[in-house]
Amino acid sequence: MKVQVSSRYPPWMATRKTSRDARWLTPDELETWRALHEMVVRLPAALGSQLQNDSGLSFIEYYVLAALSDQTDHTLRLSQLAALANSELSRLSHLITRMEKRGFVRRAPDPSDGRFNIATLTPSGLNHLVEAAPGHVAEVRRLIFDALDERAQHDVRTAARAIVRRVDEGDL
Amino acid sequence: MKVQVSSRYPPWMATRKTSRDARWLTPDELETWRALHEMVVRLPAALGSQLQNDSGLSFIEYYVLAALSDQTDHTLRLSQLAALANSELSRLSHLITRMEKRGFVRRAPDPSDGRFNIATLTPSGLNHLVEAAPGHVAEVRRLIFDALDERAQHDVRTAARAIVRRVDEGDL
DNA sequence: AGGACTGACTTGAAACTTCAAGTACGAGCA
DNA sequence: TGCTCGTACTTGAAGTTTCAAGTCAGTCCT
Repeated sequence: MKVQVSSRYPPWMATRKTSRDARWLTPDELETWRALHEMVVRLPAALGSQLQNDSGLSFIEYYVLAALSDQTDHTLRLSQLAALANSELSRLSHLITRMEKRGFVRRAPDPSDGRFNIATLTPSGLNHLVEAAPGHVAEVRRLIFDALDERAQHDVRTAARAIVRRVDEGDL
Repeated sequence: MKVQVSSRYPPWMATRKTSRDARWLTPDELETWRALHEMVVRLPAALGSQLQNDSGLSFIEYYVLAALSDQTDHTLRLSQLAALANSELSRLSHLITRMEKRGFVRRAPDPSDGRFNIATLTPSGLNHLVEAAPGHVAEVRRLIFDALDERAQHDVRTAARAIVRRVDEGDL
């Protein structure tokens, strides 16, 4: 049974609608925002649940392992990892603690500068990543690349970058 | 300081690369996926933090209030709310419990069918939403609509819908 | 009528994230 | 040399989400 959602302004919006800096969205923008919103919520949920079911890894855990495996020495500073995983440092620190307990990474102070801490991928962590990767990649392909032709893929990339640039401008 | 990430196949991928159903991503696809991934993580984080700072609401709480306010009787079944908020029922139930404590919604059994429960927006909840909306909408506009011209907006909408359709196909 | 069954929701515990301090190292400087 | 400062990280508590049962109302079947 379908729930009705309006594309018109709710009554309580009426008075704001014309005010200078609180411009409401046009019906067309609203539609776009709804589509984007749903994608932004459901795509990570779908990818995360494939990973969780098939490999016992969360989305972010997978990308932490992937980022480490990308380095020739399988090592990164926690702060670098946090940036690559789009995560805050505190969250990452807890996460590394848990992954350390599972034997996927090791933590050590950076020998060249004691302020930093580095995480290193263990063989077992690499192995787990290697097992998880094909299934994850297949899901990325199925959900994204099979759904979009080349032009659409290009458009999405450009748009995503434009939005991220705006987000970056926000937190100076 | 920039961390180097490769756009080539990691060594451990080599043997899988040509195998039938575990096709790795092309460098071009990888770039697109990275851009989309970052957007998908950071856009909700940015919107959520604006809402949290300015109105003490999380992203999902805002959209629960918004969905309720969209109904003429300011009422929805929990399962409908869960679907509209792209959330699982259990999460929504906990969330409604907390919002009930804050006085934003009320919970009651559906008089017409005791299996359902309905949530109703309180005046205080509506008021909170009305206060929060302009700031949130302004942020949506800044991050998305100011960043994309009309064609790009249209492309994004189409692509987002195509991806969501795929996600839907996944969980039959 | 009665019994199995389904779908909607609740609940509690465990896992995870966020928030607010706190600690520690090194840089810059008196 | 010792002081102050900033940055990187850790930690614990509080808040939130997920997971696995459990409850309960109506439906279907006999």
